Amino acid sequence: MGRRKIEIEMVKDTNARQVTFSKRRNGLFKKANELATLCAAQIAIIVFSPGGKPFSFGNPNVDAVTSRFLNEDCSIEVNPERQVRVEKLNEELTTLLMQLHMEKMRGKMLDKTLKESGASKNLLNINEMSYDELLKLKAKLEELKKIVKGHINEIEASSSLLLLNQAAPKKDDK
Amino acid sequence: MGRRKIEIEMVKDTNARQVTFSKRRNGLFKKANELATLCAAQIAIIVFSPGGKPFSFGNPNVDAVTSRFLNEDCSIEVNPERQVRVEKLNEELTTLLMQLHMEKMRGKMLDKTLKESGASKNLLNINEMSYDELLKLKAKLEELKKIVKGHINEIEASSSLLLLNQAAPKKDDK
DNA sequence: AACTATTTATAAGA
DNA sequence: TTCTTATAAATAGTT
Repeated sequence: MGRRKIEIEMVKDTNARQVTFSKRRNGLFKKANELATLCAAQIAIIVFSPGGKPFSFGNPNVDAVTSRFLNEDCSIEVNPERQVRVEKLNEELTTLLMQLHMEKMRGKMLDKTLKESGASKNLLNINEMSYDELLKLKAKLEELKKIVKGHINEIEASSSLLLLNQAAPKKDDK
Repeated sequence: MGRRKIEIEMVKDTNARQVTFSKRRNGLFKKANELATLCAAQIAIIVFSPGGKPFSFGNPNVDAVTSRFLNEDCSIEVNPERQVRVEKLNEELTTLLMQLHMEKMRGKMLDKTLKESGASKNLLNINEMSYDELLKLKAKLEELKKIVKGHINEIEASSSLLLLNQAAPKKDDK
């Protein structure tokens, strides 16, 4: 993103970190504003700087968005359905982990194949075969990604935020 | 930003607006994740799509940040144990998504490499190797399965209990 | 705070 | 929807 590409890992130098924070916070808020304007979307952002200082952005404002989020959350029925959701999520996670591992193994195998193929000269259109397999795997990963993403939103929106509701009972005087 | 410069004003076409929203929401969340990682900053984002559907991003998670923000006004404390559990679950999900993304990228690169090498020459008897690798893979999967099961059970137990715990005292309907 | 060389995000198009 | 591609925008390192 600039003169050089950087790894996305914590900037160690305190001063540089503060500079990066300021620049990127501005960029983030600008993007948020564009999103809100372009899409008529409500949005709230809360950030704590490395120094612990809070910054926020909100359209129309932070409270309106968070309240709406909380209220929707509270209106969801609380019953065993939730438990089922979590169990399903965990099933997905299991599958996902398996798939991930398989994908990694396949990657290793492909690496090996590629290396050794340089030395030998033989038959078999393993290329197409592998390619085909890769396409299928890729499709599966896409699918899983969607499922998991959906679950994350669900969990965040409905489950976790119950904590917040407990933390701020004042807003829940219905 | 892209093929053309656009004015930052509401996109009128409903369909285009939805597409723009999805793309930019992803971009925004990515930027937020980078900010959090680079600067060791806590951040929470809540967005409502033009269709009114809620999406959120949080590092370490939405409610931790929002609570912290709210607590600056009203010093109410959240049960730390519960918070930690939810954070851990969320961490798992985030990590998995990241890994997925990385593996997907890797898959793409392998696709390309395979295509290129296929154009230049034929390959190796992959069959024996594949069989051998498959056996190893199977063993590894068995191993992984055990690990994951233990892990999942842990998450499931804590999150389910968490949800049930919260469900109970909330039972006095509004 | 400004300045750029680069990288990244993304609007259109397929 | 997802992928590509041409271009606009963001930003890392510098001044």
